[in-house]
Amino acid sequence: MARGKIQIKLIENATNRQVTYSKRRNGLFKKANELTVLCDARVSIIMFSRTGKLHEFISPSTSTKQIYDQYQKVLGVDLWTTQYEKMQEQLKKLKEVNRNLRKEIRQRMGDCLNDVSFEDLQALEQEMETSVKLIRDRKYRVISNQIDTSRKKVRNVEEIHRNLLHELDAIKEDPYGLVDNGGDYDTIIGYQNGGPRIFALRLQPNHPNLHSGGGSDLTTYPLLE
Amino acid sequence: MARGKIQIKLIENATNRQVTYSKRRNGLFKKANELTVLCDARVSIIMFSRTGKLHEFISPSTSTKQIYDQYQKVLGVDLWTTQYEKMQEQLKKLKEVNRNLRKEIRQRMGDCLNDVSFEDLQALEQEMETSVKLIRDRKYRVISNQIDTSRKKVRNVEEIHRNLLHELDAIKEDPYGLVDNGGDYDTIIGYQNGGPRIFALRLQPNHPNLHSGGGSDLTTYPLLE
DNA sequence: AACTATTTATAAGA
DNA sequence: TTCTTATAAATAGTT
Repeated sequence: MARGKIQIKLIENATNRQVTYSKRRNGLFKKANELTVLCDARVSIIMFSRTGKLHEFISPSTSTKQIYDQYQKVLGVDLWTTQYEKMQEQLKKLKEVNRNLRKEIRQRMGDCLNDVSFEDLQALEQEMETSVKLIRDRKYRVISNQIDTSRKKVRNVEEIHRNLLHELDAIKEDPYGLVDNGGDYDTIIGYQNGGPRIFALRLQPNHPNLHSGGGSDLTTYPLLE
Repeated sequence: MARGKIQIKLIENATNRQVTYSKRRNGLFKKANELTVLCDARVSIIMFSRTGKLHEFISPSTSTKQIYDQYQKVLGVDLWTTQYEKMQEQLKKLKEVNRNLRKEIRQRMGDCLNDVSFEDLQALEQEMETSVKLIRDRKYRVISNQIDTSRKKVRNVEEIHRNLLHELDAIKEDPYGLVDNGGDYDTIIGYQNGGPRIFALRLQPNHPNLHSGGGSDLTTYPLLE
């Protein structure tokens, strides 16, 4: 535009290009600022040079975030808000599902049954009976496994004991007689007290008075919301 | 810049301002475009007029979203990224809680008991027994309420019936005799079939074969993840 | 970064 | 809104 007209096409010379970029960028920002003042407009310019360098202009009266918020509001939906809103939507859904899960657990604990119909109560009762049978079965299997294991242990120890007795007999001729100390077997069933927590999560029922017995170590997890 | 210099300050005359806005906007966009071509830059301009009207320029090689994404990336965390990360954290926690809730429900259905200790099984069994009693109690209360209501209804209808008979007797003398049509009482207990879903949410146990009976309409909700 | 010849943008008027 | 045009502003090439 001075000292000769130029064609609007890529400037091949890197140095020239850089200089022109710098000059014209300033020009652009100056114009943007004038426009802001003259016409009371709000302008956001974001630009990246060929090398990825960021330059930004924003009207003094506003912020880039504000401009973009308004931009997406005017244009309807989409862009980055999609991501944000999707997450918010997902959060909402998860919370809802979560609430429902908690409700179901409470119902399974005999709580919050006020708006459950007779039929549904009937169905729930039967399901619970089935479940309790499954749990009892499992309990028996666990205990019988433990008993088996213990029996084997006992048999093992007895075997060792017998062997020791034989050895003892065999060395009765030994002038330095050894006396068996009558090995103290451990209790057969070794419960591990204070083991890992049973349930992933435990909800306190709404009427804790019904929850008698040793449930004092139940943990209530706070709802995330 | 022609026919007289102007001061860079708000143009008071609305028409003039509008004209200037339009002209200079075009100028700005033209310059932005030239810059794009000459220097292989990517430029995004978003502007709002005083009246809230949106105008946008974007280099042909890119998109507003792209520019904005890169803008965010370059500026680092900033602004909503914090928010974004918080949400992601929250989502993770919710999913975890959710998974645990589902696990607990499965355990209460006699499923997924493999790594539950004998003691915990014992505790669970007892809790289930208590719960089933609560559910049964509730069931009886619901049904007895329904029966009460029905009885009252029947009594009411009988009353009406008796009155009608009396009236009938009273007007026996009427030459145009009226015959009672012998009112058809509804069945005493009116189950509403296909009523509202019982449980907020229902999980399918891992071994659905154990879930015999009329549970065919159980719904499995997809896990959000 | 400064200079300046020239091109370009544009204010005011039509 | 668009066209015209005198003039201000921007800037390409040079120093």
